[in-house]
Amino acid sequence: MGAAAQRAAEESEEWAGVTPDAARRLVSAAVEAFAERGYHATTTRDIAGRAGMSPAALYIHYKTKEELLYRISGIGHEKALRIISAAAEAEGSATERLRDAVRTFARWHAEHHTTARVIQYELQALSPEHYTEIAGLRRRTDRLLRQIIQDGADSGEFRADDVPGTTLAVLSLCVDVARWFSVDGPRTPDEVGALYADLVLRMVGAQ
Amino acid sequence: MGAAAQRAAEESEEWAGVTPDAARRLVSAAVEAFAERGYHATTTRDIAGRAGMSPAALYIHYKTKEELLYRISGIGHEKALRIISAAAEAEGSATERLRDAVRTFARWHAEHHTTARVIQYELQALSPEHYTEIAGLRRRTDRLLRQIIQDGADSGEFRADDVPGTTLAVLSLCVDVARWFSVDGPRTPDEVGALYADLVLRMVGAQ
DNA sequence: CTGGCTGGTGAGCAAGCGCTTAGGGGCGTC
DNA sequence: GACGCCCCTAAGCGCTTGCTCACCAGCCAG
Repeated sequence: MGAAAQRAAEESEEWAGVTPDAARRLVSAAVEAFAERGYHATTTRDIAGRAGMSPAALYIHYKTKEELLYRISGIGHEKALRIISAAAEAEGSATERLRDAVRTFARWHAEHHTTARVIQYELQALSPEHYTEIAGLRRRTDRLLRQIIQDGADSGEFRADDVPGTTLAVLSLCVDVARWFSVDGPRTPDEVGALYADLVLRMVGAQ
Repeated sequence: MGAAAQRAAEESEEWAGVTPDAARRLVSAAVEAFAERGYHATTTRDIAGRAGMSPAALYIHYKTKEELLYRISGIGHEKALRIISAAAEAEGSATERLRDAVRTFARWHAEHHTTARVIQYELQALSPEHYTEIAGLRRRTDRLLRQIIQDGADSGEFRADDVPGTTLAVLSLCVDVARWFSVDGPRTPDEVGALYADLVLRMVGAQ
């Protein structure tokens, strides 16, 4: 299976963990709608319509519209955490791990920019309890990336005077890909990942 | 007048161009509300309430809620354009101009993070005609920054293989400050500006 | 054939939305 | 003191919203 075909399969399986089929179709429809118009501008009628059901059917699978957002946000953040985690725990120098982390993280934000847009820009629409839970996942992501940069600073691979600040900037750069990325744009997700990995390595004074 | 006092004055004068007083109070209230909750989650009753008026009073000064957003977006984007413009047209090397551009642009996004949040993240709530107009201002900002980076690449000051890509990343980095910046955070707007200017200069391979 | 379980529908409710309208108080002008 | 003008309010209209409820088709087990 080629890289493109493999990613196409991942795309269609993005919500594979959500069952039954109707619940998955609703999640998929909601992500599209939320990404396009925003959470508050999306109606439950719109989501149900995109999933090919009546408005009432949504409430068989989810108690509220916010629960749908929470499920999307949870799955999305766990995926993002797993991406950074894989890079952070791999063998190799801090430079190699940082390159891998930024390349895969930025690429994911480009490839899954609809999902990413929802999880990054609709956090405030979550209930306070759900927000707190999601914030925990975000903190873990942040810590993993900071550790890579700290390792590089300690080993002398990087020139990073302000490790927390640099971490913030790197994370911010990757996250914001979700805002501007367009499939009609000149760059593929792979190219975005490669470009951003290069820019970040220069930013930390590696190479 | 010290730098802090001067910026405090600028803050209170951010909407000085909006008259009469009631219209200015409405703009100011709307920015707060839009930044806090988002455009669609904000009600005209909330805006009017924050401005100390009845809901109906809003419609004496603005035809619709969208027109309020449009006024905010227009004024904000013009200010952002003027900041980049001042840096781009100053005397000095590409390195000096880029440092100044990033420092002032990032600092503005931190200092005026409420306004910045509205103009950067509520674009899709504008009417198509208004969006087109604002998009023009955004393109001019982008062009000015790209020209600085291009100048540095041409003169050999920068090592920028992909000028449009690097421009995108720099702009993205500064814009995203509006998303994460908090007055309760550890960094002042000045510090954010200084940090980001350093990081960007490394990113383009200057110094 | 029957009965319950799963996953769906059509209709509609209460609340809240953007926005309008009729009317009024305070002001300077003559 | 009457007038017009500007700025405002109380009330409410028409509509859409998130969500509910009574009901039902298909399907598999006994």
